[in-house]
Amino acid sequence: MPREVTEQGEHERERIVHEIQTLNGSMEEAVLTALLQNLLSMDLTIQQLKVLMILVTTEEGATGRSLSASFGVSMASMSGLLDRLVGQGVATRSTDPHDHRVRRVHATPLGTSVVRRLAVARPFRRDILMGLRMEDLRALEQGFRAVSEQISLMGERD
Amino acid sequence: MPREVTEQGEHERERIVHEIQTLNGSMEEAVLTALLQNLLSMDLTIQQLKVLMILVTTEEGATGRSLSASFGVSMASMSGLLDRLVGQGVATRSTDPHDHRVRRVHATPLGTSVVRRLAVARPFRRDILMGLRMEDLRALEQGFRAVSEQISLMGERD
DNA sequence: CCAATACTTAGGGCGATGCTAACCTTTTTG
DNA sequence: CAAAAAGGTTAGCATCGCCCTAAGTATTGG
Repeated sequence: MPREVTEQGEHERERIVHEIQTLNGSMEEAVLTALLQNLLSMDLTIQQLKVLMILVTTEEGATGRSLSASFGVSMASMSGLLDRLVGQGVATRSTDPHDHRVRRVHATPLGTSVVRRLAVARPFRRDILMGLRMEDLRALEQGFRAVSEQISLMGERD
Repeated sequence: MPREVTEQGEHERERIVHEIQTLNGSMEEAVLTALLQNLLSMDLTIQQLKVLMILVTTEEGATGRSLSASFGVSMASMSGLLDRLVGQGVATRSTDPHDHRVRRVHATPLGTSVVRRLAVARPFRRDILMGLRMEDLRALEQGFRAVSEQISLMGERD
């Protein structure tokens, strides 16, 4: 690859990346408003939300031991917190088939939906997308597909 | 515009919109993980976060009266809550120049950044964008620009 | 000047979170 | 197989944030 072309390409890339991030930032207010609406309608404490988010992303079910360890609190505290999550209908406890001392804690469908509402990138709502010109829509699809692939390539680290 | 072309276009549109939303959804786990990281590093209660989000989006500074009204709590409660926000360095109080009874409450730069970190649509991070092929990057830019315009057209309702 | 307004402070109730200690059940180990 | 270890729950207690009412202070406006 000729050097000149590469350098020129990198300049162009920098410009576009910057542009996309600026655009992304300008959508922020809409995103913030939606996030606020979701938070306002929720009745969970921050700690409960944190634990619930872990439950949602833990397919096999988290254990009380692992949760208390990763949050740096006693088993007793975590037990009480889980009681409250179960009481609100966003989590369930079941006995681990391989070790009857262990309880596996899962998010319920309700719990999953509560958390997902917070996480979805909201600018790309159906009604907004439906209003786009076809060529813009196709371009967006191509871009999304590429970002999606890139994320799986990169192992999703932060 | 010929009817046949329109109908065909609408089918295509439906397909692409659905595809984009699916892709968007599949990025959800990465989004959730990032959101969780941000929440974990924060030390605000849900109520404090809600109020802080309002402060961040209120350019002129909110008043205690308006905040207590919109949250349905007494002035006294809001006063205490604001004390805690100020104590954490995420908000400031100043006297309204036009009415010395009124305090204008603003988010500090720290408070703004705390909230913004929660709201930014996280899949479009610089490192991910920098790894895309130029044609995908250009397509994404076009799509973003279109969505951004569409959002301002539509008044950002949810 | 006096009522209304904006806010703060004081005192008290309630719920969530945290702890330790004691206990039960199940698994592992010597 | 008995004893130790491990996972979890319960009880009792402390702390903190949030919420209230009541009683202030300061400022505004009729």
